[in-house]
Amino acid sequence: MSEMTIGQLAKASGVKTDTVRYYETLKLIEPAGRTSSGYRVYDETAVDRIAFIRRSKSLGFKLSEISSLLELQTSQTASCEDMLHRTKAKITEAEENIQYLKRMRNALESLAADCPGGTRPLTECPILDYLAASTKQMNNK
Amino acid sequence: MSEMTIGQLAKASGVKTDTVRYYETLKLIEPAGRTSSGYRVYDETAVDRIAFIRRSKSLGFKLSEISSLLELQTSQTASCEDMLHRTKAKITEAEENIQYLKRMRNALESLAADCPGGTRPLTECPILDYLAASTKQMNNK
DNA sequence: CTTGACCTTGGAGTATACTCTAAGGTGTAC
DNA sequence: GTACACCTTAGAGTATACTCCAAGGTCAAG
Repeated sequence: MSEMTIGQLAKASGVKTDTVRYYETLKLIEPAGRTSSGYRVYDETAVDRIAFIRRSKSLGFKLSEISSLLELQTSQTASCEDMLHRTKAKITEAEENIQYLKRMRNALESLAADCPGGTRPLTECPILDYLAASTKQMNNK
Repeated sequence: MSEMTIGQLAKASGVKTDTVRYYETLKLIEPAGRTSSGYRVYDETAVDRIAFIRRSKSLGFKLSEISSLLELQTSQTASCEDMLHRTKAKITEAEENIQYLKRMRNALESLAADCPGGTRPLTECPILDYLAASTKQMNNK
């Protein structure tokens, strides 16, 4: 199956036809040609292309970045360094998000630890107390 | 300053007037009343309300969840358990996101570790190799 | 009485990645 | 020759949280 319709490409790639067309609007992929009736025709390299996009996405690259990655791939002048640089930047980004989420989780956990739960009325709930703490008169326990 | 305009509330709360109006469309806050000319009038409890929203947001609650939190606050029947439950669910959510990001970061780091960088041509870049690996004929090094 | 800061509304724009709909043409099997 | 699956386009909708814009009314100072 070296020539395919958009539906066959989509099935082979695990995405929807809509998604393929959407990627086309972003210039991430282009059909090899069209049939006389206007149907898009893809060759097997299109499957690889979608796979590239999916792998990049799973590493946290957004579509606009993937677009740049694809350009890099066909660039004559690009070096390993360019790719490494993008990878490191993405690592930093992930790391920052992890730290951010950890701070959040820790704050939530310390609130949860203070809360007895059960049928206690909310008026005595330390979590809600924290959220509702008045700026002028803190009810510091 | 027990009575304020939207601009004064915004300044006191550290948000924009647009944001206050936006929160109003989501029923997160309502002005205490209106002047004869139609200006929104807020009292000091509005400042606390925005503070509540901001604290909740910093813990990772989205506005729709904060809406529910605010209802909880005024509920007669709600108990500590309800608040604790939401808190624990949010902890789980944060934890899942952390794990997801860690997997991503680890994958990126192992790719980066394999890449020599420098002016090597991209045709020999292991990161790009991984991304572009053909589904049918993997070039497994 | 005019300037400038502030207020009003409704609606559009931003960013991200799709996803769906409508209205209609195409291709193939029976 | 008629179902039925599949294709086309343009455009709207989804989710999230704002943010900005236009056109116009209001308020306080000097």
